[in-house]
Amino acid sequence: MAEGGAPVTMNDVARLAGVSTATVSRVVNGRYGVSASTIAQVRSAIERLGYESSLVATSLRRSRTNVLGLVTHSFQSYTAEVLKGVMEALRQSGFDLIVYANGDLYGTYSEGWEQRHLTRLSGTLTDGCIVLTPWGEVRSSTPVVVIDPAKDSAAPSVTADNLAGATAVVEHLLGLGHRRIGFIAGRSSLAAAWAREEGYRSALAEAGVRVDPTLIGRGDFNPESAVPLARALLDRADRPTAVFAASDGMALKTLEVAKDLGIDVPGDLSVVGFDNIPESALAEPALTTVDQSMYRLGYEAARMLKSLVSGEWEGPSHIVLPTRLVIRGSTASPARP
Amino acid sequence: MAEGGAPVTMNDVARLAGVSTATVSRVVNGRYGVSASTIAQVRSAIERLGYESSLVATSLRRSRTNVLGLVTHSFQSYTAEVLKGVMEALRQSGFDLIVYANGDLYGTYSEGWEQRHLTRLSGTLTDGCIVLTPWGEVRSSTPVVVIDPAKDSAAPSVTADNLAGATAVVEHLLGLGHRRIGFIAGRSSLAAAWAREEGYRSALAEAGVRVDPTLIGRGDFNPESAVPLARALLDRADRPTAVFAASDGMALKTLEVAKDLGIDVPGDLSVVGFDNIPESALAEPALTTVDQSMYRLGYEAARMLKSLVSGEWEGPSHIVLPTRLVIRGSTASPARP
DNA sequence: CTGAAAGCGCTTACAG
DNA sequence: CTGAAAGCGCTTACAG
Repeated sequence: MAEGGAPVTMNDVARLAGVSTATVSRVVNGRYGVSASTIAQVRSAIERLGYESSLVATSLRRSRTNVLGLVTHSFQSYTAEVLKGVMEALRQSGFDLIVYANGDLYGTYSEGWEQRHLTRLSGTLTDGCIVLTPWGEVRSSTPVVVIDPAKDSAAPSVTADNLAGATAVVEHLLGLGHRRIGFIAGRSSLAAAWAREEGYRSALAEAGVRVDPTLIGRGDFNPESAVPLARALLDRADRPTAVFAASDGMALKTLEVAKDLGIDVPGDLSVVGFDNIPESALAEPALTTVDQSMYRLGYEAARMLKSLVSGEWEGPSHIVLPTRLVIRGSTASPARP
Repeated sequence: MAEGGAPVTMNDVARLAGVSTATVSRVVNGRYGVSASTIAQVRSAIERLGYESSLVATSLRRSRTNVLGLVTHSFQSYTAEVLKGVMEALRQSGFDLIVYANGDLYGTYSEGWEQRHLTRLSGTLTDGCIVLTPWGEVRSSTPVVVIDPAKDSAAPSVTADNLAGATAVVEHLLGLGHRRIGFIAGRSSLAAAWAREEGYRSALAEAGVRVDPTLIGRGDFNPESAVPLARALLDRADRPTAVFAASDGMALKTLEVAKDLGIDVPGDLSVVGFDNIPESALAEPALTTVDQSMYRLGYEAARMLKSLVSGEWEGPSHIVLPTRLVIRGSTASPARP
């Protein structure tokens, strides 16, 4: 690394080329009305100094930056999947991507992070933003697309068909013969958590199975939150024969709790998750879950944001993507008593 | 989303609070020398307007932003692992993270992307940057740490012990009885590619096995680049009994080619990769590979960058992290002819 | 075809 | 304790 001292500014280039910064700016941005010889001089000065325009200064002055933002509070496996989809959609679109993450990995991040980051970026840096699983409603002076929005959020959003996914899970368990099915819910401020619980309740009701409130634990999607809930569910004499956790992270913890208690999965207990994170396929036994293609969520959100920024979006402002039940080794018929 | 019109500026706050922007700035940044009543007025105006300072404007004016950057050209699985490690190291450090990625997913990205992005960010936005697998040497006016540097790069870097990892692979294969071992190399501009090939060569030499140049294919780490190379290697009558590919992506493609050709792995052919990406454990058969903990690479790079930015780094400027051979189902003793 | 000047939203000496 | 002014690195009317 050449410890380059101060960065090279447009002023340095102007001085070396013997022109004004206005002219350098014109050359850098390919504007018309600069003589060929001046262009050559400026180009050579730029080359010699290794000049590159400052993203910050440019974006402060210009309205359009051709940079899209994505705001997240952490990098989990699903974040990576989302990012892959976003990048694919942005490929050769002329947009670069900036991901902004705050210094807190999980758990203790302050409420409202999404709004703070969004505002700080969208002032001038980005032309629009994707926000991943915010706590609440978001507002912005530039277009926003939310992936996995808060309950009752009006912002344009992309989300999986959580209701259908959860319904499929419960129907799968019912089909195997389960009747006492526990549920570990996610953070209720998220629309996804609400829809998954609704799917659980309605599928049971549909089958004429009474919803037993004592079989529902209130988690928050954080894997750790599931530990005491799973323990409470599995410790009781009349424990459920199956547990449906509203996320894979919580389901995997449930698997651990079952192991601790000496309960065999799937022999004595079926466990199902939601998300289909890579770890789920590797679990022992492999986890039955619902795939919601985070990749596609990212892809569609970026596609929508691009159009929104260009002012040419025609579609609906809430996109719902299909989910798919993935049956693996953690579910089986309940043991006959 | 409240379509907020123009973003709220410090000027708006100043006007509403009936003070100058200088005073607002002092309140926002918690500087001393503002009367309690003024603070209260400004705070209430901020609250009322939902003001958040512009990252861009602040960073243009200030020397320090408490934002660290990471420059990458794509999001692959390993990128996500690196990011997790980086975030863990930055946790509660007071630094936020900005990841900058250009709009090209793989393959066709223009050479020199890393330098362009680095310069654009480090002018003022970030206090320092991590650069992921650059094509060449990088220079910057602020501290830089390179993960997986280019060959002969002098910049501070964090890298896996590729030499030891590759050596372990070849020793494993030799131990199984293999003597004709093919190699699919990575992009030679990267130090990692060079070291992996060196490990391959020296381990063979060490065991008194002649290095057959026709058994070496020149890939570039891009999975697709391995397809014709693997085919050439496996199509010949005197094909190798084992192939060591310098990345998991290329090894997985080799597995596919073998399948196409009706060659049984590991019965007729052993295949080994390098990286240990999640997909490798899921392959059929599961891939023997070298784990280089991208998580730790990210963690250590961020730790180093933090200290470098604070001017308190004492350690070596090139960190080499241990690798670990992971033996799975894709390797076995060669069939006796 | 080119430059001087204003201004994007902030922060920071400098006065008062 | 507070404000007017300069300036961070750019871009864009406005003159010439």
